[in-house]
Amino acid sequence: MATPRAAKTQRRTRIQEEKEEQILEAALDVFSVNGFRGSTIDQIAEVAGMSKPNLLYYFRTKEAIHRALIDRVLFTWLEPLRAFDADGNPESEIRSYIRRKLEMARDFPRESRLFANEMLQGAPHVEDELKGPLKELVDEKAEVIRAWAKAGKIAGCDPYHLIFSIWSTTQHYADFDVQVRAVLGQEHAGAGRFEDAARFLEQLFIDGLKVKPVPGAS
Amino acid sequence: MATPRAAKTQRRTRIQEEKEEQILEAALDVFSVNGFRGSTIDQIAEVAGMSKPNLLYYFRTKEAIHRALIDRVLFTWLEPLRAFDADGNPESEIRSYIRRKLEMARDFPRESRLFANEMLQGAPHVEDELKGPLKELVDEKAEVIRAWAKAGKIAGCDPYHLIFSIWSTTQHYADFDVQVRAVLGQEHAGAGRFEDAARFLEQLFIDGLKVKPVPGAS
DNA sequence: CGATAATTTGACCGATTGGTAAACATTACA
DNA sequence: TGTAATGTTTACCAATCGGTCAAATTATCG
Repeated sequence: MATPRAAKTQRRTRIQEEKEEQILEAALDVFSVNGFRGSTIDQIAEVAGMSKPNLLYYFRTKEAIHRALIDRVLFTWLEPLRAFDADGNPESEIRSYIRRKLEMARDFPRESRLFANEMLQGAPHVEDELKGPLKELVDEKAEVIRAWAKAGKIAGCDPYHLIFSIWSTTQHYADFDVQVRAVLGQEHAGAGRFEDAARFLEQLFIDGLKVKPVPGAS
Repeated sequence: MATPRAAKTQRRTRIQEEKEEQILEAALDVFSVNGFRGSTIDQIAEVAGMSKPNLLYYFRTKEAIHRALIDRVLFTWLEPLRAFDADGNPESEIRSYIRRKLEMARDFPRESRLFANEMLQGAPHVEDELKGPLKELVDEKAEVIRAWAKAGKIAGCDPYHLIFSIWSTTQHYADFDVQVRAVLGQEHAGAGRFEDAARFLEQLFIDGLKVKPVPGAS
């Protein structure tokens, strides 16, 4: 995909690495805001600081840039969920999962928006990844959560919807950043809003998943 | 904006109402998936079943269609939050707010995606509405929630982040529908997923906001 | 009916789109 | 250093973009 057309040697040049990096960085800027259809090669080329034909020397088509970008970002994006540990303490695992996801929303908002755009459009470029690797990973972690519930370590709940709700609440601070800023106003829209969000979400999920005292129990 | 150019009479024709309705319906289809930049007048015209010049007879520009659509949808979209009642019982108010928002995600997913697209792009067309009417409404309801907390009716928490988390968790089922379906798989991706989501979210928010027994209290 | 206003259409415009061809410039390496 | 491979640019292409125009068609109403 990312191989220059004229390449006759298999090794990647220093220039190739640098330029491809520049392009993907610029593409992330553009795609994450405008989505695939709304983005143009010219935009990306301008942000990357090179001419359009030069960019097209490294990635043959607009789709190729997008695919390379998605591939690169997808792995990193799922890291926090992969780190979710079955042997750990449920409360601290959930707590740190929320924290990690929130940190990613803060530090990698473009990546979050890239996926959000893709989802809104019906995931035309990543449907296979969703039904394959993603589903498998979620299935695995859902089983962990279900086991915790069965063991009485957390309240019984649907593990899939629990995961969805952690995804949505944390990613919201990246994807809907403008709205959050607008509603919070000048005063609370600073960097501190992520700390406030973390505090609230941890409280919500930890207390919301505490095992409830059964009335009939001694 | 939505006035035909040739109009010399002020009254709206039956045909005008019908066609403008068709156009906005089609525009909702197209804009909600592709965003503003990614959508074309030709697409909208085709979905609306009319020629492009004919469409442009009713709405002069692409922006005019988009603005009319946003205006129309915005009011309806905030209805559930407006219905949030200070005099009601906190638990049932929160419960029914979640339910209403979830119903909207189920029944009006395109409207949800329209806004999501707009937010991802930095709200270039609705920033004023966010900082004005929306912020005021949220401020008002946040005060209600704060009063409930102060009165000991619910646990103390940041009301703004509570509202954000209800928005994000419910809208997730509209905006990330493909992902939800892919992860849940064939078995659980049916209509029942909204019931499951409702059950989970009510449990999460109700239990998560219960006043915690203070250890030192008798 | 007739006439006037409202609606619809096909042909068209300049700008932008994704992408190409080939000449030119630079780099790496024997 | 020479030369083959790699990298860059200018000029260009057909298709599509948002939008206009004038002519043709249809609806409205006295």
